[in-house]
Amino acid sequence: MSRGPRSELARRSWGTEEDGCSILHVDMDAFFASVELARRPQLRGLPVIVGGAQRGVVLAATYEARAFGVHSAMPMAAALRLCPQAVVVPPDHATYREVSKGVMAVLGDVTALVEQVSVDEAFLDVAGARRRLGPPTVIGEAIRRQVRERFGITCSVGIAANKFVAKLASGHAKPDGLLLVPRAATIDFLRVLPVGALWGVGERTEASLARWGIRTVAELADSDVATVQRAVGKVAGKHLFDLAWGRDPRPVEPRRDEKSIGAEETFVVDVADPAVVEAKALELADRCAARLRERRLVARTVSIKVRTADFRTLSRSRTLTTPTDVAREIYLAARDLLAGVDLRGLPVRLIGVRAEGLDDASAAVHQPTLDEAVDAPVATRREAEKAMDEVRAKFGRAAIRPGSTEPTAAATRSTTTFVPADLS
DNA sequence: TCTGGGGTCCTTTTTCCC
DNA sequence: TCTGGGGAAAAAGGACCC
Repeated sequence: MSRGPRSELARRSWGTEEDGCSILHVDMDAFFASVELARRPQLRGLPVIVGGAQRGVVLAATYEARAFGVHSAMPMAAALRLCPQAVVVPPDHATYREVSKGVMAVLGDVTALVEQVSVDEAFLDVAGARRRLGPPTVIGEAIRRQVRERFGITCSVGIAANKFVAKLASGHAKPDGLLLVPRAATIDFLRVLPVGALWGVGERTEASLARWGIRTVAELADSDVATVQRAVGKVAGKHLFDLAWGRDPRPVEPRRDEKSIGAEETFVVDVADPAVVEAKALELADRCAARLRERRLVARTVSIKVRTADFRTLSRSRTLTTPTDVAREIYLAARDLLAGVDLRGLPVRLIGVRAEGLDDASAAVHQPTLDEAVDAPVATRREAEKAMDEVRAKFGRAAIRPGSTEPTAAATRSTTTFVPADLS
């Protein structure tokens, strides 16, 4: 699932000197597609695409599908035009999370210094595991073997002196390979790459740099910092310049605190009825709040995201007087924010709700507000919602949901009474 | 061609307070 | 009372990643 231009020039051996190369980047090959193939071997050898059927994009594609030009993030309709015979499989995120957990456990047996970057990739710092397990390349091959044997999927491993180069190395090792970039070869390895290979350089930044005549990492490295900064901004400019010279001091960080928790959804057809959008906002607020409680966090700020039919995206946010993990509080803020958005008469394509400014729930002190005189006390709401958490834990997510998101009443009700759905 | 859902981080603008 | 500047925090938007 990794993005980014690779260069055939970089896809070769860069030497065998492992000293000073303790960072591993482990990246699953076409992860979602590989998991589907592992449980449905009859699909092996076929072009398989994992993704949503309606208004979806490609989440993962097997290498057979990629041969037709299909790649991730491509609209499904475009992918099927390129490869009409592709087998389309809907995503099963719960299973991917399970497999991911298993793979991360394998990595955890190597070292405690594992930083999971996403569902399908992680960095390891194996400096301390060397005496016990051998040099990094031996560790990397052991990881690849175990992942293959235990889960029936392949992964690629990049080994280098720092995270950024290790990540590029794994990209060049794909699929099903391992690439070591010795410390001394770092700069030569980087110079042959297009700037788009650098972390943080997407379509826009690439275009900005091109206007200054910078198209390759070598050209970037040979410019002066000030020029790069004029092209892409002060902070990003310095950062890119350092990367071009192979400098990346970021350590492998095993646990990073979450900064926000959100949920968003694209409607199957654009929605003009505000009541339907509000009902969806309630459902999303409910999902956010449940996840906050699960992690014992409270949020200080609520933000919404609205995408209109013309694909314009607007956001609004509000900081609450009291941090919360209660769906109703989040929903009320979201509803207010929603009311303040000028949609220019366009229907809504997507609505999202996000909780930001997270803090430990135990550290938060509840300050009663004026609203509580007329509304149910926040503490009571929290108890009610916690009770729902328990019902869901026993009977599944669908067992209970906020009143106004009942399918049959979606457009008409705006209460937030929580009613049990069918428990049978 | 028609663009998901989960996030992080940065920049610019606005607001608020001293 | 008016004006202004500076700085912090909040809000909005956007680029980017997988």
